Amino acid sequence: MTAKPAPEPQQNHLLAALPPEVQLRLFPYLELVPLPLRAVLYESGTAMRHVYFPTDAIVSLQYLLEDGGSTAISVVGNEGLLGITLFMGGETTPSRSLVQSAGHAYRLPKRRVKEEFNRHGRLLFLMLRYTQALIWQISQTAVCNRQHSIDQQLCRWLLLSLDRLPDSHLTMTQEFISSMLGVRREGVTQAAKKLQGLGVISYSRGLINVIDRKKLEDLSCECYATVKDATDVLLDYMPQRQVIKDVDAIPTVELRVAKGAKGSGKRDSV
Amino acid sequence: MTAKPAPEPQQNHLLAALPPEVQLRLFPYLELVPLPLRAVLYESGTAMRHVYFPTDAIVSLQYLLEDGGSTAISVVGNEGLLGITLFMGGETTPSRSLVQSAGHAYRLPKRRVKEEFNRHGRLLFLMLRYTQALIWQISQTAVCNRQHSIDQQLCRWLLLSLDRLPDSHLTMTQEFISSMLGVRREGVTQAAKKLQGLGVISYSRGLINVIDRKKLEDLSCECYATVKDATDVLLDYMPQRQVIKDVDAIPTVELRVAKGAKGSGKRDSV
DNA sequence: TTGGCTATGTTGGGTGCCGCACAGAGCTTT
DNA sequence: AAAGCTCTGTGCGGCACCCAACATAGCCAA
Repeated sequence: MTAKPAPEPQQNHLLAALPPEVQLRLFPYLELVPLPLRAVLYESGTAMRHVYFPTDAIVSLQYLLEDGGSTAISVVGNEGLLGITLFMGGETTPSRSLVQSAGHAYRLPKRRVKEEFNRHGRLLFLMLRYTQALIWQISQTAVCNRQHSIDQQLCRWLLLSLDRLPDSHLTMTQEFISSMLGVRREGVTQAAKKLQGLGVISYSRGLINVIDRKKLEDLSCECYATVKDATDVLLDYMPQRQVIKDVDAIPTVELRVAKGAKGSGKRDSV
Repeated sequence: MTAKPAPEPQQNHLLAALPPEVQLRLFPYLELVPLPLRAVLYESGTAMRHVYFPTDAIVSLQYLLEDGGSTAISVVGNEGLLGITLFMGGETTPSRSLVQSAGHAYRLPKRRVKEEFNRHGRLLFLMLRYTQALIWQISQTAVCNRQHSIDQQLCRWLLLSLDRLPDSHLTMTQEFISSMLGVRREGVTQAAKKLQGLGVISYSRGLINVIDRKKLEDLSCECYATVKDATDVLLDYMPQRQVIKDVDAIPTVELRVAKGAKGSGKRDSV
């Protein structure tokens, strides 16, 4: 392997979407931190001191129960940020932020977040919109947990991770996946074996290789596509189709909803 | 029954928590709307034109799936508001707002919400904090859906509704509850019968009377109490205990975190 | 090579929930 | 009173998933 260059802040979509003057103001305060596998950014219930913008890491929000059970409620990569409570209010979250794929993040101290919040500028706009996307994902997870099979949910999970990685190699054991989906490891084994039998993935000892992404999408429940589409719309800063006439609507905040940027369309999916 | 007086805006906790000058500015634009049982405030995916502040109604956020399945992801009463996407960004939500207990709400037109948002004042602060509480509730629902039995979830659901009602009489059929929990009606029948056998509730044809609230709480999973505690902390505008030294933390926005109001402690739970 | 560790595969039995089909029971309408 | 509707109760077969226990297979270290 060649030595990798240090990641740029712009690898995070939110940071990249900031106007140049905001970048100039903020970037000096960004601190690059490595996020090793299994690192915990915040333990649930503890105070947060930074907002994290992943560049090439994937972090899961994992909700822990008193009896030791756990379930992941969302996945965050370079499309988002961690630590929304720092600008939403409250100071803690119910969930634990667990690094599921090693990499890096830039982090911004609480104080700077607060300052930017009070400026009421583009970063606030972006953070709120991302939060909206996050709510969407968590909601969909709630429904998915109720309605869909382990097989489907495994597909969804793999796709969520895949979208946030540069290649199609996932580093996670079945044991780990089971703790994310909140099911037994044996259940994941069964589901994974099916997928391997169908030629969709191959895996061995914590390394999963996705061979046929298309088929994976077909086997997944609607939850993956729904969230992806919604997130794309929200984070491409495009108004929803059916209310396009209401473009001038909400957070006016420096609003210049990108009509021109419309051609960019949906983000490439991996 | 005596004729009920029209509800006051202050019956909604968020509106009540606004400083007098903000109330003076906003209340003229509030419109009282009756919310009959089963009314739909927003269909999923449609544009919103108002933010709703319930006074004595209960509204559920119900998530619909392509195959007709559905699951409720949260319950909103006079502690909250509906239409968070109007200030978060985006314009639509994935969920449908369904009136689960008839009553009223005050609503504020999109334009006024936007104005208040740009003022960056107390209402924004409150709306964001409530959103944070909502995220907590949705997250807990996601975990609960995965981990807990129908029996436990029925208890949780009844308690969530109870907290938002003036008395202990719920108007909802088992059929309705099943569509909220995303389970079969028969499953609810079984669970409800158990509760009735234990003397916790009595019911008949869409009328449920909670006899022993304490026992209901005991039979519920932790999810109810967790969310309630978190919401109380968030919406009483008190910092979390363990980070009390960081009071000056976040949304400075007119921040005057109620150290003095500390004595009020937790909100009475019905 | 041997043993230890981690990851995956397999089993057998149990259960919670589903799907369906239908039966009774309480209001309402005429 | 009879019909009609809504709400609730019940029984049966089936399956997905759980629980516990154990078997194998790849990797590593001594």
